[in-house]
Amino acid sequence: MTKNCNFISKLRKAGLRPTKQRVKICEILFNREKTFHFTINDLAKKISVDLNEKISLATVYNTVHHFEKKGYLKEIAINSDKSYFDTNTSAHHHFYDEDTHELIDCNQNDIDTINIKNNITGKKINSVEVLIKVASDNQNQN
Amino acid sequence: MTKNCNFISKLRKAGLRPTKQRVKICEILFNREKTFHFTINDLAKKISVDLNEKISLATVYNTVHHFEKKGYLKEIAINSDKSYFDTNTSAHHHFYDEDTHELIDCNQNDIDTINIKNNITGKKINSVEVLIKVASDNQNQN
DNA sequence: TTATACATTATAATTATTCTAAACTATTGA
DNA sequence: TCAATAGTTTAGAATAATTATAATGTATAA
Repeated sequence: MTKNCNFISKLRKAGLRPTKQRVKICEILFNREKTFHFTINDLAKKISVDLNEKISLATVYNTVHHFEKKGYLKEIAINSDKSYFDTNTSAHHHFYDEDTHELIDCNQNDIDTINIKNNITGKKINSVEVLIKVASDNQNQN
Repeated sequence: MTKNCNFISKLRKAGLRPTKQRVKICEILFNREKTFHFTINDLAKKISVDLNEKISLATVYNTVHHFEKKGYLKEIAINSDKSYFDTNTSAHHHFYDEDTHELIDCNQNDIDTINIKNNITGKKINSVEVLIKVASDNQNQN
């Protein structure tokens, strides 16, 4: 269990004041072994369940966006319904389960490294992301 | 220039009544050589510029979604701000220019075929899409 | 410890999208 | 051909996710 002081220095390093709310959100997001995939709503719900105190939705949005800017979270594009975020900020790919609306990290060995042979001239590549949409083998004839 | 009667039969084949509005939208979407990447707003704007008559925004939404369901359009996930659609419905990948917010199709030879070595058990793969985010080589230190 | 810059909050505003219900139109079959 | 009907369009209302606002609160630096 990571101690709060670690989150405090993590926040300080990013130039973010270690407020009570930010530390709490850090605990929820980063105090875990496995990657956490979430929408803002998931996180807000988790906060109100796990914590006793309430954190304003605006703060949750602000904090998540701050963390994303600082590279502590990655946004994953799936569809335009909502924003998904990922605590795993390393370059990796995703499965998206269309039945359960769940995001799952690809393992290194699930997929070969993507090799871009031609890029747009004058541009540099910022990210390469693969999204593999899966669904149950039956029930998928809508 | 494809004649309207082709769009009428295209719509009929999909079980969609060839209404004036749908045929007009077909003309805008499919009467072109190059792939068209658009948001609903882009399309609505293009309709009001290219056509004299106005088509209700609700109809544009309905029609685009109908076309997507019938496989005439593909939705491309980029971010959660808005929905992007593509008239190129074949399996292919995209560059996304973060400066201009423009989507560009990958050519077959820009990228190797993606090989998924392990899938989630009990699920079938519905799609595999690569999104390559690019930006101008300078001006990209925000 | 006090001024200040930054954060949090509730709530309002905004934006993209979907819903609604009334008016309209393509199609079917008498 | 013509009504019945099933599907379509429409403007505007409703919804949902997100962002802005402005007042209050708090961490930090001097």
